[in-house]
Amino acid sequence: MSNLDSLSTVFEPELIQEMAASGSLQNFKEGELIMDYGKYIRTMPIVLKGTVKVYKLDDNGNEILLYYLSDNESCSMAYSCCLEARKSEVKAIAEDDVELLAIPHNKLDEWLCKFPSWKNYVMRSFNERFIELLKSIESIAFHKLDERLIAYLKEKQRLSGSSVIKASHSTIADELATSRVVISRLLKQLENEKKIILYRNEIKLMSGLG
Amino acid sequence: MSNLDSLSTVFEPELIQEMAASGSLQNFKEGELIMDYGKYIRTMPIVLKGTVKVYKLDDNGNEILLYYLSDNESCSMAYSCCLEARKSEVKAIAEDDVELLAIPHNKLDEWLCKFPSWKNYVMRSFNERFIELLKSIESIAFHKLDERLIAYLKEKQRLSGSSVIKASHSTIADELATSRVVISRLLKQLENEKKIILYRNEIKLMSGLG
DNA sequence: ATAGTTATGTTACATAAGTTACAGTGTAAG
DNA sequence: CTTACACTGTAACTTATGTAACATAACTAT
Repeated sequence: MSNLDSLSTVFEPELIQEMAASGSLQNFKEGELIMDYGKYIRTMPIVLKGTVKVYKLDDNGNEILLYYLSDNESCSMAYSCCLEARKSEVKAIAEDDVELLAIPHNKLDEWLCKFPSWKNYVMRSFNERFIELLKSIESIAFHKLDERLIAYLKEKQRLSGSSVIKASHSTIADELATSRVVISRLLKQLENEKKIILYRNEIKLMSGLG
Repeated sequence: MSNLDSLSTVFEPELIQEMAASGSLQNFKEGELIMDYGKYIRTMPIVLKGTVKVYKLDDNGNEILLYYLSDNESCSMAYSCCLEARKSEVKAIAEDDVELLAIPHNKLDEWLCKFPSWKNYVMRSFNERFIELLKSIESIAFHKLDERLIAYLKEKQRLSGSSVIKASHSTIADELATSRVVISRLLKQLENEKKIILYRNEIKLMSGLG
């Protein structure tokens, strides 16, 4: 299964064989819902292509973006959830066209002892997610919205490889858990500082952004 | 080793035997530093007695309280850190007198395949820490300081079992990543609402807190 | 082209939170 | 006792962010 080629840098050939045999390839189009709050998780996804946005919802219906998953990354929360047949605390949406490999839960356990590379991968994933969550906390707790907005734009740039961000102000507002007016205000300010140029549904990042 | 009795509800006897053999019991007095930023982690701690506070530091020297660890709980970040000989991203301080069992890193791996109860414990720990971090994010992102302060006081009450919280305003301010004046203001407001009574270094929680 | 919808710009105002400054009060040490 | 220090109370002010209301521009479908 040629789509699994990119995994060969991470896992030994026998494991990739097993993955091809028991995992299932899934495709999602841009904007499609991959995982929703409260759903039971029965497989652990590994992102092969594209980018996945992971959100958290609170009791009052507010949503906030936690982190992105891209090539060869995986959501460890899915892992521990599906080992215990727990419901999802998060929502996942395809940022662009996404291909992922879904590993059935019974294999997760089995491979843990059988393949050291799998165990290492899982542990590294846990650690990466922890670090991402810590970064989220740091960002929300210690940085003001203008700094968070700049970080957000740069992250989008990094993931897409393009310095033109395609997003509306209200989408950005949702992902940063604030209101559209506030984002428009801050973006206009950044434009006045020549750090970005605003178009409809597009934001061009200039070198001055930092 | 009688101190390990409380673990018998979680682990099978043979594992507890191994724990007693290879783990080391450590004691910390109230306020003592258990783990600091940037230190290498070589053992995974399981809290047997007392409560541990876990903090995160950001680039600008700001600290924020992430969560508490109490009986039989463990910091999964330590786990994934020490599997990869990574430096600590967090700091841990003894909230009161603490006894913990430190498991050397080489055993972590070994037990994972050997003892199902250990694997389940580790996975459950990962999940609990994720949920705690998500709660932190929710709290910081969506709740105003007065609500967070109330939640903080109630958590202290739950952990200590007493409705009299021993803490100065500036300690609380540090743990919620704000300033002393702000906390004093909010506490005074809660006192006016008859929800608490303020003393020097002590706060008495009334039933009206909710 | 027209109407409806979505995106953006902008003003005015409300509120939460951060900041500075200072006074008073309890506690500990000498 | 008195000196020093940590803790608390409060006032005045600034700033960041949230909210409501409205205008205009751009895009979509008929």
